[in-house]
Amino acid sequence: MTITTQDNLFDVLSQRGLVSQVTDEKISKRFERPVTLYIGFDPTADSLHVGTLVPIMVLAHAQRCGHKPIAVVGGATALVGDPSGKTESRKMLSREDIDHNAKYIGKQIANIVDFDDSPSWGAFGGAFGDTSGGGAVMVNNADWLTKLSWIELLRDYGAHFSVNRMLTMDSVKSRLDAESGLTFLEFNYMVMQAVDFLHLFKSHNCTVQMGGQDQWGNIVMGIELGRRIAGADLAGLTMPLVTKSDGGKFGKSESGNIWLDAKRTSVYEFYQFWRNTPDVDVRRYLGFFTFLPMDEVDVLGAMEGVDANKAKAVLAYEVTKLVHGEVEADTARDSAGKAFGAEQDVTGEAIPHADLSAGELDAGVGVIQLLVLAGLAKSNGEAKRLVSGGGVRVHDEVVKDIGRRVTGEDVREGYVLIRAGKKRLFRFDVE
RNA sequence: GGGCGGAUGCCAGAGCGGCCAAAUGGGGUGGGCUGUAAACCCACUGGAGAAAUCCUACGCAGGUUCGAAUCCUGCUCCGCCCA
Repeated sequence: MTITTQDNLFDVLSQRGLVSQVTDEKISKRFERPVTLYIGFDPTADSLHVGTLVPIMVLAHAQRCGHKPIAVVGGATALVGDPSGKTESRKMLSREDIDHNAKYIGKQIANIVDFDDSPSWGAFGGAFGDTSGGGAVMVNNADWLTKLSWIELLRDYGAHFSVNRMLTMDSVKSRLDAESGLTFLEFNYMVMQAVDFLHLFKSHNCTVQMGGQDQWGNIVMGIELGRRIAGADLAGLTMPLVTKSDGGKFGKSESGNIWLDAKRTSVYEFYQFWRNTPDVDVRRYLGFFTFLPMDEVDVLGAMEGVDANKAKAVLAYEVTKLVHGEVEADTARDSAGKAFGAEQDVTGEAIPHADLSAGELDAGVGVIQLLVLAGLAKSNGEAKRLVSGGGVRVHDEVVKDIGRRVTGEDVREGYVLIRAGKKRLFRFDVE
């Protein structure tokens, strides 16, 4: 795989299906020279999830094309909270929480994007050649937004925001007739973001903002503000929102988000998430979430029938490697392969497991209890339903009785394997 | 400040005094078919319990009633309209 820094970012992104809209049809012209560009990240948790992988990839592509990426942590936004969610408003976070979250998020981004202050982390080693000047930086918008006073805001920027204009934004329009309405706070998000863009233009000569398609309006406001106040020639580009072809939410299951943090989502589970991608989405995901050259993506994406599984394995491996590193990816791939292949070897470290004392087994432990213990079911009730539905196996024996107890006799080669469905499994190592 | 309408499970959305742990759809989980796919078919989808049953739940707090998600009062939040 060669990285040609001469590649035009716009071409790279569009080939990968990562461009939804641009504010400037000739945006590729801008990318002929190194530019500084930014994407915002929400610091409401101390880990990103697979959905936020897209913007990270975009930053990385930008860097590879010779541009300087800025990751903006939306600390100010998080300080203010966001009541748009109906039942549960986005939590208002303290400055400490945000800093904490930003630190971890930064580390995750740094696995994929090269930061100035952590040159040794470069995920691609010397692949870039000289990246001086192209190192990414991370900033927190709370640093400037919290210092801005109300009067200052009105005086310096107020006149440059046309409410009429803002009302024409789709994001606003849709909310105006929606049942939930739109609060002044939410209405101000685009103002904050516009000020961000202007600030970054002034402080970093940042001229391009990127973001999800839902950020379109906010990006446009920033461009307009920049032009009015600083005479800046700014531009924006949005990425499509990642969807599942069947309409389900991407990156979510009942067990929750698929996180980038191994403590929240095990590497094995992470790998399996990608391995289970529906056929029709494989090609798209390969473009979005891997750095594989497009000709390779084309080949893999064209695989049909049983072969599609090969493409999925590549997808899973590549993404896992990107996020968790090669060693972890190897382990996850091997374990998954063995667990589902002919070998049925589930002894690997990557397979979710825990220790169980022989003493406990002497008395016998209920399968229901084990299922909950293993996290395969969230409650006894759910575990019982699983058993009743015929979805639980101890090793290869289907459990028919919810009263089934697991005893020392169930131990094979030092472990007891519990399966929930075809894809989820948990190993209890007996000491 | 006034008038009207609304707040239901993960989401959307019925219910409008007992038959309601609450229709239906989506999502999710499990089973079947497969390829660790999709589509499709079936089942399940608050918690505890082996079960009987108990507990928690229909914005919050009270009240009426043998009995309330459903009626009344106050409060909170939201939408629309008037000022």
